[in-house]
Amino acid sequence: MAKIKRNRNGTRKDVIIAKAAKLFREKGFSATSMRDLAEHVGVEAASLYNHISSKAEILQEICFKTANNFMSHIEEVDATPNKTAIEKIQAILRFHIKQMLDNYEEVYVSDREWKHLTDPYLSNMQSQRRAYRQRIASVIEEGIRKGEIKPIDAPTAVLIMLHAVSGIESWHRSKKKIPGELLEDNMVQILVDGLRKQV
Amino acid sequence: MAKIKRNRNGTRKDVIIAKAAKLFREKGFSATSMRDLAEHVGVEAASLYNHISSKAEILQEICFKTANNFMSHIEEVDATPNKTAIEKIQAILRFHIKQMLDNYEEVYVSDREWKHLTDPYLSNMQSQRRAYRQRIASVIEEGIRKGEIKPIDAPTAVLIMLHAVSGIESWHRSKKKIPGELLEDNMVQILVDGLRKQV
DNA sequence: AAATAGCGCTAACAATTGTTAGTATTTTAT
DNA sequence: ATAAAATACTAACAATTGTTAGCGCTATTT
Repeated sequence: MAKIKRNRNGTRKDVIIAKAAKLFREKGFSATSMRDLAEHVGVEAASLYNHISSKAEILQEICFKTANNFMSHIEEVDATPNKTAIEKIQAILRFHIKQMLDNYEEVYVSDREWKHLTDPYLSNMQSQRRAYRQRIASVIEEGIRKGEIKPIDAPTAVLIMLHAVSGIESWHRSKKKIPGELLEDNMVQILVDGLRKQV
Repeated sequence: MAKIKRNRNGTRKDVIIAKAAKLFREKGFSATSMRDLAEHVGVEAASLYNHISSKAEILQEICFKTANNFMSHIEEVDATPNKTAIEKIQAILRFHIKQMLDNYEEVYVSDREWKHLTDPYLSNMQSQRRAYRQRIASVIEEGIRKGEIKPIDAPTAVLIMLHAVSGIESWHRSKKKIPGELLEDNMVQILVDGLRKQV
């Protein structure tokens, strides 16, 4: 069998991970076998192990790459001066939506399949997710204090935001897609107008 | 080993399905083995087959019971006269939240694991889910026509609503839970105020 | 009391799982 | 051209998978 074709700027490991992300999204981590993955990569199962050390490692790479991605972004947003809480929330929301549109497979997988990580990665991911939600909640609470946002329960608002965005998977599968920008505007409008205090 | 203890008004099959729902939620359908399930039921794996015919059947029962539950409710809501679109949306939302709180395991599982159904159940479930979303979208479009709801993309709104509600899983796991009613009010407020036209 | 049905057990099955060892082949570096 | 490094292959492994067969105990019905 021929070698794994790698694109420019990408290792063969990257190819494997990308294919794995697609399969993990479609069938779930547990229901995806290494022989399954190998077939889609165009190689025998054993050959995969020249590039990765285990099935678990693939999930780890997907999850932590994505998590770090989101974490760096929120740190950046939070550090930007002269931004209202509403603006910060909008920036976070738009980033989530954009990530979901651009890196669909990996974002989706890391959101739904991280439970199949094993310790110590599992605990690590759990606290990373907790910390991330906490940061958003803090922005919302800041907005409430400043009178920009209605006095609602901040964790509930975070929960709604994050899960609403993850719903883009349905949109992705939908036949009659609306354009990406329109989707983004609609989501931000619906969610943020629910947050904004009505004066 | 002793027999499976069944509660009043419940068959032994019901006990198995309830335990399975819990495990399917925690570990996913594929990652849950029949021996795993048997252990939690307090019986050997083979004994399960005196009550169910296959692992697949368990998932089918969970998914279709839940789906029918939601479908009957929306039909009921839709048939109620003298209800504004906003009121209908609120009723649907509150029902979802209540179901999520009362039948957590089964609702969660049927939402996240239905992909592991096999045909013909898979196709059946797919069209049932599509039909359900379509009904909600129709209510929203009705609301838009009547001027109750902002002119947003109805499928997007449905997507946000349904996924926001499914986020209650996070709440379920949360240490510092706010009371169920408060959660419900917060969610409905945030989501519906985002929908309601500002006059 | 006898017959029947319900339900548990052990043992086993074929298939599939992730992974390793050892070897051959192809690419890269010298 | 030769040596070295990558990377593919085949074959096999032990463990786990869902499920069935067959047997025996126990509760229910006759």
